[in-house]
Amino acid sequence: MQEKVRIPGMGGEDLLFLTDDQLRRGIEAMFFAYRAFTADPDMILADLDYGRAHHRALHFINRDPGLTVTALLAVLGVTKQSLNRVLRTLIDDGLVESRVGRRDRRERQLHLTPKGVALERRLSEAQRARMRAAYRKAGPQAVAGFRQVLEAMMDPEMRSQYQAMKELPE
Amino acid sequence: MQEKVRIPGMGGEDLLFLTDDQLRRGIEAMFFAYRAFTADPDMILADLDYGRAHHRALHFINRDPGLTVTALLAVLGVTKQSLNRVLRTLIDDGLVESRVGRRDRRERQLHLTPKGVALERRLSEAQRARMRAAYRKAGPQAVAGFRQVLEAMMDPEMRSQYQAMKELPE
DNA sequence: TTGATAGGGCAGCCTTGTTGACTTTCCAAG
DNA sequence: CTTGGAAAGTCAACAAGGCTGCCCTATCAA
Repeated sequence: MQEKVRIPGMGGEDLLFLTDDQLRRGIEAMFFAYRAFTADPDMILADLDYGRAHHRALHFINRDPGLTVTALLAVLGVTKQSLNRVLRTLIDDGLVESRVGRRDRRERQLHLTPKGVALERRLSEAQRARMRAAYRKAGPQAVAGFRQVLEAMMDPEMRSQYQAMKELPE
Repeated sequence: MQEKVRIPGMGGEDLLFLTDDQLRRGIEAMFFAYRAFTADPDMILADLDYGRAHHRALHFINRDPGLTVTALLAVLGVTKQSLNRVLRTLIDDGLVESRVGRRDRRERQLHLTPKGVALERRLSEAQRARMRAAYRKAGPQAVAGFRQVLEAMMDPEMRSQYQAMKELPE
């Protein structure tokens, strides 16, 4: 399909003519794709009386067990009060466990319970299924480009948060 | 976490292995990038006491002037009541004009006023600036892949809506 | 001991989504 | 020319999940 392989960015400034119309299509692609991206977990969540905010909390606690409330706050980019409401229901429902920090007893280290792990898996598997299908359909080269553009779109500070996550030991 | 999923490549000769971890990174890239994507217009909107919903309405009315309320509803994927509240403030504030349809006088054809055009331009220019920078940084090939993956992620019905938009005459 | 930090709780506000019920306007078919 | 149904709009009520502001406790570190 694409015969020419050009290495973007690095050295020779590519002549990249971007019309407003091309950019608009990218913008709309983001809009529609993001809606699709959240649709599957949203359906599962609706049945359980949870929302996207719960999903996000479960996701980040799952991928970095023991992270503190403050750390989670920073990743999610919401206020303490906003997160607290969500976190409270997750703790009350037995999906998340809040342990007093060993190093610093003021901190609360967040972990998923087996029940929490189960829901997180169910949600993320739905999301992964769509992502997997899209990746397969678009092919490996497209996937690389996809990731490159998304990373370039982030703010430097968000990007470093994201990079830190990417590197996390298994 | 480390179970490998074998994905047959398009050509057949390249084997693409997608771990749950790779998919998770894609998911997080979408999350962080979408936040960045909406951040710039959100700041402008906050000053004007508008929200993202107003932006979305302005965007689609701008790119398809004269579309009906029902059509806008379908594109945005929200309820009539939800849209109506937003649309009402835009009309009251003189950003959007609602004209009785010629063909069918029950329909309301939506147009931006000069004031509406001005705000839409301001909002979309902020968004385009970020998109443009990301596109330049990532390069043309990455952009193609970006679009391919996003399109593959959409539901068929959403995709056809999106495709229809792409084709619209200038 | 004292100031700063982590977290929780409470009150209240806003936007933007939802359902449901209802009315008005209008086109088109009988 | 009447009438059924589609399109649009309105009202009421509700919920999720953002926000701010303020206050409290526990804890750590200087």
